[in-house]
Amino acid sequence: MVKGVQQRAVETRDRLLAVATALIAETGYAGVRIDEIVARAGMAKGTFFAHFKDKDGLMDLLIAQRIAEFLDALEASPVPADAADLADSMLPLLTFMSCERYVFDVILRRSGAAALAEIGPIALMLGRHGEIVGRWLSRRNFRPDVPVSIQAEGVQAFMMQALALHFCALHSDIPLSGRFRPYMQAWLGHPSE
Amino acid sequence: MVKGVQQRAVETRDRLLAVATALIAETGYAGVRIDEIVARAGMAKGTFFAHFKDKDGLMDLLIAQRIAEFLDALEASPVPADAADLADSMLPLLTFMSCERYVFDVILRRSGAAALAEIGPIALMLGRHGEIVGRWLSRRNFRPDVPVSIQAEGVQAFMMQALALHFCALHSDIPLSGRFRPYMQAWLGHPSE
DNA sequence: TCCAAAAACTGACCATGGTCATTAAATCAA
DNA sequence: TTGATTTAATGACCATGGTCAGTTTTTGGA
Repeated sequence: MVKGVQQRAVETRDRLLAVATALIAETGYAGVRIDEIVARAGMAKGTFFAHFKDKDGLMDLLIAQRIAEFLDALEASPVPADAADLADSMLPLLTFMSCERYVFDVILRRSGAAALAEIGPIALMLGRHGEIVGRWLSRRNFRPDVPVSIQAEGVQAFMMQALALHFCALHSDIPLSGRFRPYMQAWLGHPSE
Repeated sequence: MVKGVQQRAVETRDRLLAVATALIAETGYAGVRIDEIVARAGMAKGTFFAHFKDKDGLMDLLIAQRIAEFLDALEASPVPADAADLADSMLPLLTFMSCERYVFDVILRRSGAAALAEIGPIALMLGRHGEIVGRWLSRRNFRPDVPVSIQAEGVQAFMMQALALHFCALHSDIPLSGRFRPYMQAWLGHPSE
């Protein structure tokens, strides 16, 4: 049976993704080498770059897939009752983002682009995250004196800071929650108490 | 005349730094190639790596030098009167950090280490920045309901977010100040107005 | 002055991400 | 069926960061 030309390309791409996923399980995101991917897939190196712009282009996709799962869970969960609750709901995603320094790097490096057409999967995911948090804050507004959009981006600012501290910190025994919750609470918590 | 052995090493290192500085002026931080540095310095490649751990190790130093200049200016300036004033005082440093994506990457990548002995120059600079801001906030406490240390780290969180937005943003025409001031004001501003 | 140890330097070599001219396969119109 | 055209795949090759066993220079003591 002769495969359609498009079908052939789809299968090649899927195989590269599958092999890469398996390799990530073995060696982590950073440890994956393109030479190893194409060797296991039985392809030439050039084929990889015909399907993905570069190594990060692949990681982009695979990381965005994982993030999407966390966002699905977030969207399905109830509106948080207070700032601490909101902070806790971010922890699964935050924990994934902290699983490897390389993952954090890719998220930062690839999280946006100049033209709309170039928006990467990760940027879309983070945009969706902002929308979910914004929707929550609209329904349960902790700080009426601050615009909801700024509150929502503030949540992301502290997530980013928690990650930066996690990877750059002198005390790596501090849990992520300890680097995130207090700021979130001070930010959205009870400003006039 | 015979040079002292240490003197010889110091001269080699200084020459590498000087050549690198000149190259940065020509091609930017990211465009500097190690092969070019050692070629212009008339040295072997191995010599470079005898003096610096890796390429980022060099950039670490040169970027930290620039940051130190901004912190000197910050330390010499008066305690800001309000949150907007505080935000504005951060702009020169923020602008330098945003001069090149690579600079931001190096700052993130190298801004800390597991062991005290490995603390890089940039980590020290950012630590000093936190101290300066903390000192300001101790003298002019905008939000008594939030611990000063958390206020100070909050300032850094929003600087980091402004940088991330700057490099990842869809609208690159937004000035850095517009990505920083509103958050700073909402954060430290007038929470109970 | 001479020599062994320490410090500095060398450059061939490696690892890995990425390119591109070429070849093979699939498609479609005549 | 066939030949031109488009799409997919190839792999030799390149760029650049980084390594390390070996060489040269400096030092300090006998």
